[in-house]
Amino acid sequence: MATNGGQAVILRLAVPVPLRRLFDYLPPADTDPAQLVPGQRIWVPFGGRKLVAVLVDIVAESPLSELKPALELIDKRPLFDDRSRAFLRWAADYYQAPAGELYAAALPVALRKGRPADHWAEQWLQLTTEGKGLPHSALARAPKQQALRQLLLEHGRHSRTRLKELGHPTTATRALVDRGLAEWQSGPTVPPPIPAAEPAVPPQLNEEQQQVLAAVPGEGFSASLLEGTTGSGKTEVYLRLMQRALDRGQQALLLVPEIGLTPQTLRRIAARFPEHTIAALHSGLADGERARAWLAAASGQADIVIGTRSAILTPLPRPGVVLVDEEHDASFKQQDGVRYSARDLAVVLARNAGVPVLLGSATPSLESLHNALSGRYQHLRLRRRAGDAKPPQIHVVPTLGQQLEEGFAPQVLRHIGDTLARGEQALVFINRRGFAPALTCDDCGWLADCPHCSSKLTLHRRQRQLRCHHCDYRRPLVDSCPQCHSRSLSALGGGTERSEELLAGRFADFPVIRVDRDTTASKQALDRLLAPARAGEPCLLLGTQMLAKGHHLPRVTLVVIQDADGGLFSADFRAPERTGQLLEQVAGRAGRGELAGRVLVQSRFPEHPLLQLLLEKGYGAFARQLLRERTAAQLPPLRAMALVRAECEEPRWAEAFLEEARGHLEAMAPSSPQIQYLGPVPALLERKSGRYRFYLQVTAEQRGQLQPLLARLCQWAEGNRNRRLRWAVDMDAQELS
DNA sequence: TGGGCTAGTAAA
DNA sequence: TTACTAGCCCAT
Repeated sequence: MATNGGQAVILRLAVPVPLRRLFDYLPPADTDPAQLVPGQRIWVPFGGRKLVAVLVDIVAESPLSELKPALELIDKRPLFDDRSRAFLRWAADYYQAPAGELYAAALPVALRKGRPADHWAEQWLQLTTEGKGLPHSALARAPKQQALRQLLLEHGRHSRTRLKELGHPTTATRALVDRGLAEWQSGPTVPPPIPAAEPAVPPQLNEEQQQVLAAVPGEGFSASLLEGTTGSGKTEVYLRLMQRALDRGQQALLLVPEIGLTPQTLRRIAARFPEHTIAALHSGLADGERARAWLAAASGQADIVIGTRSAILTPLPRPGVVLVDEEHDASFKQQDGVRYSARDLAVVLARNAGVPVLLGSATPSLESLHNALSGRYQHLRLRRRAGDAKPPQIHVVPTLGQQLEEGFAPQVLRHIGDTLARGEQALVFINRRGFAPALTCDDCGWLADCPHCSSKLTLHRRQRQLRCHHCDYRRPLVDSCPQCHSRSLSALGGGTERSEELLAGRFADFPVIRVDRDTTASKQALDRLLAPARAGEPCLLLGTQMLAKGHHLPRVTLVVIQDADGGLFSADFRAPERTGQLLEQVAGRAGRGELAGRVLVQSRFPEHPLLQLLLEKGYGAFARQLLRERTAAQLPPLRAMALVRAECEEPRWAEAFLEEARGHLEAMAPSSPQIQYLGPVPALLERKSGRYRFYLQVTAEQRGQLQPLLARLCQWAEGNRNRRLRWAVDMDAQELS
């Protein structure tokens, strides 16, 4: 048995399997126990397999008598420091997730597969003692070498990547190395380079921005919500807070929504901090690039870390500030696997590290707004638009009883035409892609529905296909009814493709640019599509919510929302909140430059009180009203909520499982004002990909009351023997669908 | 008799 | 989750 100072050495490991426990192993046969440090990866035999586990603890005793030895230590230095491991353990407990799965989620794919970290080690050039001591005149006849030596003398070692960026010829480096004046050394990983940009000078802050910055304490934990109108300069506040952390030699972490991490954003930040190393973590990276960015962040080599949801799980050795942009965005909540909220974890991380966290949005989530209004978070506001931009005028266009043309009221089309004629740009928002959301037979009433989901197939006319947007089932378009063979089929409702057809015909003199998932297969495609709009040419943009987020298009003066009603009558209690956020974000696209903006909102129910409130008083008043309604209905964020989900091809099994789960929960904590149960009820999309889905809703006055209950429930559920049935606990669930 | 299937169980 | 085993059916 391996010992260290006479004590047995037993490794407690997080193994990537869906089991909520840790596993004990003996150290690998040929490994000196002194080399073992928590946070390292290690190969282990597991069942008949070989897996990459993470060492979380070294203990002297195990409840098991027979332990297998681990196979091989992968890392010399730990990838996860103490704070990161404590954070991941907290998250695993809070979200009822297996520790192994959380570590797997935290690691980039290449490292998850066991690739050694030094595979991405960077070569660093540094002067030798001889090189440092050289008299200045020695390289007089080799100016390139002289310049290189001067750089290394003044700023220390440089990575190969950076030297290339700075334009030092490889001949000069080779010459210095050959003369023994400099040497290459293997060192920390460097992130993939960010596209270069001209260094930018920070703009003047307006008074509001200065007040906001003054209100965020420089050190110690503090949580703030920054509620700032579109175009009010939130990004500048983020940049200043990043600067503060960098000035102290700390790292800045910025979380952005999935579609928010555009090359523009990166370039803007790179332009602002040319002296600092930036690691960008997002899904667009190849495995190797992602590993490099992650290692640069985790080693402390990167000063700035920008990333989407999973970036919150990256260990940072010296965090200084945590920023969450568009904090209301749904992409911060993972919808499968470990169902964590990166926004909520950002606050936990900041608290653990004792640093400030700032959540920013023009349309804050009700969760954050509640925390701000109740004093848990500091509430900061930016009400003025930067520069001279004025808030857009908003008009409702009632559509009931109107003669519509493919879903557009005549005066709306007239306004679009006028806008284009003036040489300005118009943006039409339609939250549905494809040609039409349903296809039906006029003679027998047949509807094309998905064979795997409880949903209708969407007609994509260009591709001559019927597609399910929930499971991606596709079939060729039929020209006659499969039931009665009638050739009279109608497309019901409209989507982006249908509107594009109408608008392209109507405004043939102008480019009509459709932006949705079907036209933007890649990130570059979006940039390419938007190029004419950025250039300022008159054009008509139409698309889904992809158009709503973040793009700065100063020549857009008219925004049309084709149908505002969608989210007002949904069974999901969060639907009005999401609709309000979306409408406000879309409307915010109007009039961002010097030109005044106008927003036309088509609705069948112009009298709807929530819609009225949103359009007349804005999102702030709307959200506060929703919060009052949530209070009255005892719904989140006033109560903590978790869902126990189950899905199965056989609906009765899923329902029975949840009935039993409810029984167990009620035996531990009977229904009371503190703990309440609802269900099992079918999910809003009851059948998806061939499985029937149900959930059981548990709410509590305090989130802490849920944890012990759910932990016991998971213990019971892990004993579930039905392999066809899938179950999950979704803490702070965001979707009832 | 053995190949191929399913259901059940263990994983340190 | 994966990997294995025991038990079963049925074709050879």
